Amino acid sequence: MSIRSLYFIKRPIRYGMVSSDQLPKNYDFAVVEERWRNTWRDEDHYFDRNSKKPPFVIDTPPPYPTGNFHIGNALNWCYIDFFARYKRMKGYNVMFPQGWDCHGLPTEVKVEELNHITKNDVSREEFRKMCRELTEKNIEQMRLTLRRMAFSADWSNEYITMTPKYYSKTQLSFLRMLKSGYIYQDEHPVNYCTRCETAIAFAEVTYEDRETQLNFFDFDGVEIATTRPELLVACVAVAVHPADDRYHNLKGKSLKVPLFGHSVPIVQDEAVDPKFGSGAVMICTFGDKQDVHWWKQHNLPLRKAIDRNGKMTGISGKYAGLSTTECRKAILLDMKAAGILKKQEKLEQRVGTCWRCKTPIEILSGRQWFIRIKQQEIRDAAHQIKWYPEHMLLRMENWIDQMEWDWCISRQRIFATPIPVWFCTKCGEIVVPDEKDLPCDPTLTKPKHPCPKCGGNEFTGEEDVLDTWMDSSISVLNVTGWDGTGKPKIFPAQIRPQGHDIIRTWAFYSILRSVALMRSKPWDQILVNGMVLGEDGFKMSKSRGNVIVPEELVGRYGADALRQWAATGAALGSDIMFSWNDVIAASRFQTKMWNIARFALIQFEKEGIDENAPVTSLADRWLLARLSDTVQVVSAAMENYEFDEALKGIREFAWDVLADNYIELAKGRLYSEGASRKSACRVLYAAYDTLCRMLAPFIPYFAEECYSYLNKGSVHKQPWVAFTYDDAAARTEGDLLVKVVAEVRKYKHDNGLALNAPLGKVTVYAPQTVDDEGDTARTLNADVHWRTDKAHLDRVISGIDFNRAVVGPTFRKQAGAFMEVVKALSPEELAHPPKTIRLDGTEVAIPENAFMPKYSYMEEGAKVNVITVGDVIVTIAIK
RNA sequence: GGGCUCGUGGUCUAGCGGUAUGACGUCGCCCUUACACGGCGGAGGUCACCGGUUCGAAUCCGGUCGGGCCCA
Repeated sequence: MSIRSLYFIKRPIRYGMVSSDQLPKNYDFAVVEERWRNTWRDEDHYFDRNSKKPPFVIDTPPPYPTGNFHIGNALNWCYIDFFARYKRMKGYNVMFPQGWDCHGLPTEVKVEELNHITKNDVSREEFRKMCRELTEKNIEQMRLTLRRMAFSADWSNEYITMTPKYYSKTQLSFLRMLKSGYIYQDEHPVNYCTRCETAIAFAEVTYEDRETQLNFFDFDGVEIATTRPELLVACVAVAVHPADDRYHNLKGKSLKVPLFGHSVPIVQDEAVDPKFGSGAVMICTFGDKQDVHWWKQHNLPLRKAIDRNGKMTGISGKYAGLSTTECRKAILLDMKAAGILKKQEKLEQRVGTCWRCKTPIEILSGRQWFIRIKQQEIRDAAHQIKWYPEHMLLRMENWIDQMEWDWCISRQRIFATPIPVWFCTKCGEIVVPDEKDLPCDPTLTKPKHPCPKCGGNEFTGEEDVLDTWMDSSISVLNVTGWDGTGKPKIFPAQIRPQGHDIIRTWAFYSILRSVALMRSKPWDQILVNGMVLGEDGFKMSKSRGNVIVPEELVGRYGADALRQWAATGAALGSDIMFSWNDVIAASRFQTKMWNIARFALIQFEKEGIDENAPVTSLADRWLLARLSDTVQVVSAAMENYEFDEALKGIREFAWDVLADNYIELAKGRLYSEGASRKSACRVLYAAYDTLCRMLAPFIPYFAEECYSYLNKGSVHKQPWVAFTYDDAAARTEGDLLVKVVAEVRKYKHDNGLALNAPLGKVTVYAPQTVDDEGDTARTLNADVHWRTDKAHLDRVISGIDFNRAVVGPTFRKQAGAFMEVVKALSPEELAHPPKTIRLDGTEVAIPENAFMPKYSYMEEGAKVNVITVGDVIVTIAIK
């Protein structure tokens, strides 16, 4: 711990003025952030259900409790916290709930790994308990990170999807949708991961490029090309294009499947590509989605060749029990032996894989639960929501438009919300519990009433569980307080913030469920953020070694620096490349701000602040005008969630306008005494107060630290700035003031003078009266006079610049003589040079651009230098 | 193959009809009582390429090439 930190540590936790000699020279984020973290109270962020303020309810994404809050989460949460804090300051009753989406496969896998078991080694109940315990531990760890980042979450509205309180709502929503016909059970092909042993939804399938082999073989006289010979046993037809002349003679016939011998019909279908392979394709149940399509279209039988463990079933005869890859090898060998394998080619193909484990998915038919997807009503609701940025709506539309299958919501797993139904053993009727008896695990309990259809008393509980998205897609219903008794007062929520990667899942499912259960859009607005890429521009991954962990960043530069990085990194919706540069820039801005604060506090302390002091000086009026502009720009940006614009505006004002220009101008007056000091002090105070409040949503620790010295309580309880100051003259005249100072500084620089070097008399001829109260004089260390009359300058030629590139080649040896003759010309002749000149007795032409006269200026008999700023002339006396 | 997005000084980025914003880096000068984690100034860009619309295009339109994302 450095010595400079001592002040921050010892400083009593209260708001109030301190004496300037106590202000530490350097800002120690570690100490400050920890102190405020320990001071702030959770209650300050609670949503008040009885409040009269307008509600602003955020449907926060519930992260998966892996134990690690990654940088992508951090970006997402920064955005949420920026507007949550902003809206609070704007007078809204903000709910920023924190949820945890617990159920799912990754936790099951982790539990198996940690305990060296498989899920079948212990009872379902025991396994669930282990999952819950691991999840609780992980949540605890992630809560710490959230707090460290100063996210102003409403912990009184925390929800955990694995708790009975939450998943009974999931079950209630299931029962309601079952009743209204949205949910049905059916035997239907679904995407199935044989490694995870569960059905998955299309949203959970990711596609990968792989190289595979296309095998051409003789299929009862017809050549067929297939990438999956192991599905031969599941072949139910051979399809050809109706216009394909090669196969006209086969119309209406059937073929015998090689190696297996069953007969399959020839069908004709427009979807067959005659150019691919041999133009004839075998339809199997099921090789891909197209097979399912054809199978339905042509009303073909079902032959299940692969079971839920990825093994060949009994119908495959001697291949039964082999895995699909073993079976493929065996069949290819047998084809060769039978002499029917013609050739093999390499083929690039995209295979659907399980998004969790990357295992190629199989399409297996089975009894599953589905939710009907009614495209039009989802599309309508999506259009009623305001999308930030707008083009993200297109992604949703594209996804909706290409949906073909209903949403498969049943999973053959354990750690998930149970499907609350029983089946009557006698008649097969689906029996559901009373809503008041939820939550319910049908594998542990029995229905309270006999079967309503047959009066039977024997039941089997459903062992399948629900897709995790069934939990999270009602997050908005949960946070708005839905309990099945009607539409909650605060539904729909105001906003859903999320990443663009889960538009097709979380956003899509949430809209679907909200429409199905509430007949309404779930939120007024959706704010979509981009993904965080590594510094090399690639997706962060352990194998690339480009992963940035929020904790590391916070440890080195502080939470506020990370938050600034999130704000300025990218425009809304764009992917953002991580960059240490931006973090360092953020950290430097804090250093600068801290020094501005120190300077200001030292001034405030001297005589106190008179908030009613008249503001007369031009520089002071200029500062207020620029401050007013900044407030307007920043406020507008905040309303549109353009955090990069907002923070940029604040930084520009603080660094450029306030520190580099205003303070430099006003310093002199602040060091002296009197009315004009009071004026400067007052505007400095206005800027300080306003900056603190505008920075509060972005860098809450820093803003609180600075604001606390003003003894006005917590900055986070202040209203958002409403400062306006209209003074057009101050803006233009002040800009002129700043420009003049800049030009004179440049003059000093160009003439090798130090910036604080004294200058003599400087006269500024401006079109309008400018009363700077001596600010420019002190800043420039010169005797500055502002005048509105015309400058009376005498121009004197003080020398000649020859263009040797012209003079040399033209006159050769006479060049020197030429220059001497020119120098001897009178000032009048130089100002208007003749066409010819007498050189060594001959009249010679003066070439174009041979020379330029150098001028010097005289003002009231004294030599001066002249610089111009637009139509303003500045003269500087030469000593 | 389709959709969406993007291609701007060394790097990243703003602008989205009037020859270009800022950050980091780089070079030079300056330790001026808030700040050298600073100040001031400079160098560095045919705004991917080709064509069109226009008095005028980085900006609009068409095409080409190349990234990224989503989907077949």
